[in-house]
Amino acid sequence: MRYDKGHKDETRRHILDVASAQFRQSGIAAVGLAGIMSEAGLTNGAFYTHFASKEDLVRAVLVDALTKREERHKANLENGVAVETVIRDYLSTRHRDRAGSGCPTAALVAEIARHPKATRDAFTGKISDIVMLMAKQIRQGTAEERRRKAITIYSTMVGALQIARAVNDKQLSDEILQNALDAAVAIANDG
Amino acid sequence: MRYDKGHKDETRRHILDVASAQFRQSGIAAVGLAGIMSEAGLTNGAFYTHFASKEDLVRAVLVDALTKREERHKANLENGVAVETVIRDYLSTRHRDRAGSGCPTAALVAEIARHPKATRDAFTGKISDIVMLMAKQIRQGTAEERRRKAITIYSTMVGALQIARAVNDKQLSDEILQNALDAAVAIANDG
DNA sequence: TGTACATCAGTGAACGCGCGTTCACTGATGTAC
DNA sequence: TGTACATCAGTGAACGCGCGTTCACTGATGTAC
Repeated sequence: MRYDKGHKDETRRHILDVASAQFRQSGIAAVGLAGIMSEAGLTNGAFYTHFASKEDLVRAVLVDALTKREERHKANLENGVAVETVIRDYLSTRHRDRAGSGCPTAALVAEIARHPKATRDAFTGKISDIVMLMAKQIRQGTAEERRRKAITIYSTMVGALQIARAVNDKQLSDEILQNALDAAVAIANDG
Repeated sequence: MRYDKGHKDETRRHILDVASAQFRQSGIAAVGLAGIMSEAGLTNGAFYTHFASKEDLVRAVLVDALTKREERHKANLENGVAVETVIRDYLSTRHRDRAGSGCPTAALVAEIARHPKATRDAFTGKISDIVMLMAKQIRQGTAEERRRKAITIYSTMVGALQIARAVNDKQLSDEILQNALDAAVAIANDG
């Protein structure tokens, strides 16, 4: 073969990274394969050497981006990072202003709800895992209570981040992040 | 004129209603003007008698759908409806399963964040109004505290509804709605 | 060692299709004289 | 009252464009004998 061993895997990973950022920044429907491939430094046709279809790419991006998030949660848990720190990072102006490298759920959840079963299955599995990891990270309450708290905190973070991104008034946007942050931390530490 | 007085207004309203439902059901980018016009019983060309562009329609739909929501909040406030009732309706399986007639924020907020300034301005104004109305509806706390609660409750509701819609597991989806509901009600009544 | 063939990631042009938008036209009614 | 013209919501075909996808081809390397 004229390419290094592992070259194809690297190319696939590169396309995945480019697509992942573009999808989160602009939405799945608004992003075209041509734009992804050209940013990846390849021509249109090469796409199908790596993925069966756009939907196949969407699924791969989703699993990849959510798996990275999951691994971060795992590392946080192992290193004893407080859930408060996770909430603070999530509801930061930095995260709000950098959707392309941010949480795939906040960026894509409404679109995912309209995608085929296989795509939603992949999402469901990862969300379950992330909720479980967040529950373990919470210190107050029974296992059942911690799970409930994790679900509420995650919902609040996803909703607040999205509204803060859509709102066209810096003061209101900051206020939304701050209030959701305080409330989420209070829920985590309550009881 | 060969049409009744007010006919054009009625047609415009009909296009608006059809578009509003389709956008919320399928997303803005995924819906085409041809599909809207044919469901409205008209041909493509007639669209531009009523709207300047797709973006103009998007803005009109957003303002219309959010104004209707706002008016419902106003009526609730005047009739002394408890905020708990609003939360219960919002986080119901019925609302989850009928996105087309549901909350435009939950359906479209991520897409709105990527639309032009004028569209985001319209959204921002309406969100401010709705938050203020919800704050007035909350009985516990100072004005400042009630505003904070309203922002948190709204964020939680929007996030939870979206995740419940995307998740492909009825049990988990119901659990998300229920937990967010309990938490939102607790925030409203707390203090 | 030299030659013929196989492999395969990537190229680049082309496919049909639906998109948002434009525009010449229709035809029922209103107005002017 | 009758005729000529103006109005205007809606028609329907066409526009250029970018979409996802296909496919014959390239060319550097590996393998067989």
